Amino acid sequence: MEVNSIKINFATYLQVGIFASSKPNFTMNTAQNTKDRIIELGRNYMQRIGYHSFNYKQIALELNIKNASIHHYFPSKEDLGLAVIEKDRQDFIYLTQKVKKAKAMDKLEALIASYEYYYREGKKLCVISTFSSSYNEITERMQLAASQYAELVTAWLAATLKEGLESGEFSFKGSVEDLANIWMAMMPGALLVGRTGGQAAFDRTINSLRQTVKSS
Amino acid sequence: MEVNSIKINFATYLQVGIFASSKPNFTMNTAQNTKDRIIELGRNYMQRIGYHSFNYKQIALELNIKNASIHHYFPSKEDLGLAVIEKDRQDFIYLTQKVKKAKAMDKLEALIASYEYYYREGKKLCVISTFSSSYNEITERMQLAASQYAELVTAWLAATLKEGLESGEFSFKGSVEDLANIWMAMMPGALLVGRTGGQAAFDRTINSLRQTVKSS
DNA sequence: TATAATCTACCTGTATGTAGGTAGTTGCTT
DNA sequence: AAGCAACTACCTACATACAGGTAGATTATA
Repeated sequence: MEVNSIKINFATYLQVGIFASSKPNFTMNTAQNTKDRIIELGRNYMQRIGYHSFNYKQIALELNIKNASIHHYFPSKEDLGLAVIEKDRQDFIYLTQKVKKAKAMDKLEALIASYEYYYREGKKLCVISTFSSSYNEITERMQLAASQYAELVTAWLAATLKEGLESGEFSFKGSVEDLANIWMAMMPGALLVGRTGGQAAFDRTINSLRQTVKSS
Repeated sequence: MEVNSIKINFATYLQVGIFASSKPNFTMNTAQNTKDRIIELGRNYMQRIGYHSFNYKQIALELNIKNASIHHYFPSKEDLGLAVIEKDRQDFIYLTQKVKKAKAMDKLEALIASYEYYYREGKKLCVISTFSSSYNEITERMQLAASQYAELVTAWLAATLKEGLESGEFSFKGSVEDLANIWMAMMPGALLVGRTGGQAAFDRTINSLRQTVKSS
């Protein structure tokens, strides 16, 4: 009993350590149980090394559980892939709620901050581009989930751009939809460019992106 | 003797078929021997499904040779990866030579044409973004080769943008280097966006990219 | 005691890579 | 020009490693 309670406390301590070094994408880390922790670590690995290069063993080692235990929560890898996409989508929705009353530029900056975080924390890709990169070799359900999530972000971007345009905060030529597309392409593109070109290339690209809403 | 000559003719016939269905990236297909054909098919697969998902067996089947024969030409997968990057770099150089005397916009259109070809032929990524996607799980030599190749393209873009700006063909704000960075991010970004968003999303992104050199 | 969480111990498939061999060609030497 | 060496382009067969996944037992918890 005592041994067990010590074990549990130590595990809890470890979890805190894990959380501290693997911050969430958009929001505070809410992983408390093993299942959430698996999703969190899975997302991390997928963004770093891709859906296919990631494997259960890596997570099992970090959580001090066995491979088979992960299958208990996620019978197939696809299940975990879908859970990661869904978690990221929820976190994105949470972010948009949090900045609902902020200025349009601050909304965009909140999204940019996520991407800057991705880059700094191990040159990660965002979840959408992670699955886009592997698009031709993932199941249809994952393709669909990724596409729907991408559409959600695109719609939010368009709405935010429209808002800033109508309030006079932004000024740009071309349609709101076109600029939303540019952001959708350039944000993951900046992460890719940052991988080969380093921090400076990443920063320049993000700064150029910011300029697109300022009388361009 | 006769049997052999028939065999050879049949093999030659097959090769023609293979070439017809796997066009090159920037230039005419020059693959004549097995080694070049392996590079060509390898590049194709890598752009479609990524460096790690691609495997020797797929090529072996298509070329009607055995797995081990590919190791004869490329002892390790890294060797083939490096050969693919180098081949693509050479093809890019060939493309730039071909359009050396063209107008700046035509130069950019030549590059765009490659990307439209990638998208239409199986939603491929470009070689640089293929290796960027797997950047954290490829060898240092491949990282370096990809980075150097990316730098080459960036420099060519900057030179071309400068050329068009000075001739009055283009008009844009911001520095030539910044716009080169935008192109470097948006072209692969368009391919990623096209995977989740389909042809329309890809086309819109590419069209937006074209607008960046026209009084933006 | 029922259920959840986790374990041990497997199986299957497959990818990279190696060892060693063969048939045919090219090139060198006398 | 004959004969041998060396090379090219493959082959068969195997070694190694590891990933995804399953079955059934065990332990902890409500």
